[in-house]
Amino acid sequence: MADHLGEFEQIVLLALVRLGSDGYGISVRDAIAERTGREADFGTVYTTLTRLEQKGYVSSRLGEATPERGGRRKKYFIITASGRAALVAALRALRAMTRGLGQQLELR
Amino acid sequence: MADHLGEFEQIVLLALVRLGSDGYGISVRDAIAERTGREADFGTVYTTLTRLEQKGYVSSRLGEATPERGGRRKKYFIITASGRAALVAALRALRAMTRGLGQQLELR
DNA sequence: TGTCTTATCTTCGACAAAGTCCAAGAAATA
DNA sequence: TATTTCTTGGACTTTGTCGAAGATAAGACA
Repeated sequence: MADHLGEFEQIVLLALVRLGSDGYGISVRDAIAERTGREADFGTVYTTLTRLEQKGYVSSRLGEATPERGGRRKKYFIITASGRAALVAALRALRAMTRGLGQQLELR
Repeated sequence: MADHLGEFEQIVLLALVRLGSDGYGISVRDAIAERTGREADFGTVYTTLTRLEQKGYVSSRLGEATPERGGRRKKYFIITASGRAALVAALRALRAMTRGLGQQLELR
């Protein structure tokens, strides 16, 4: 068990934190596109979400009947406590490696 | 071609930036362990370094005869311009996703 | 000097986990 | 039934992991 989050897994988890109670396939994809410019395929997002759920890092529930025009019911995801812990650990590791390199990398 | 850096690839690249002209298999592994506590297997580090080189994100040169006790010659790696660009892009994406979530995630 | 030993460091191969796509399918409203 | 919205599945590529073997150089010493 590697126990490490992949690069995209981190991004998806961050999107969920940001979306709060409104995280589902499409909104996650859009949040990522909006913030990073990365236009992930829907399949990629769902696959990742499903795998995160299998690892216990997110949990899901089915939404109610659609409010607007029609379409299938949404599947909402939220990050779990252990998902949050794994995310923080990953971000901290990156941060530890980056510390002091700001100038050199011109991150801003 | 995905063109994205994996999670560990980012860490290895950051280690190289940090190590400057003294980056080789062992020093990379140690720098990561020291900063993040993650004790990667040597094989893992070399595999990653080799793949990064194939993608043109790092370049290597063989070191001179050993200065101290003996042993095989070191293979030094440095990050290339495109490696640096890819690294910065990855870090920026993460940063964009993280922005404003500091409190909530308690990153410090 | 020519081996043997020992300390360093790297390569290989095989497999597990994560990332990517595309096409199909389900479910709700009008 | 047509249309819109959202999710699933399967197939395949790329990354991550590990263990063990293989080079290579210096030191010891007969």
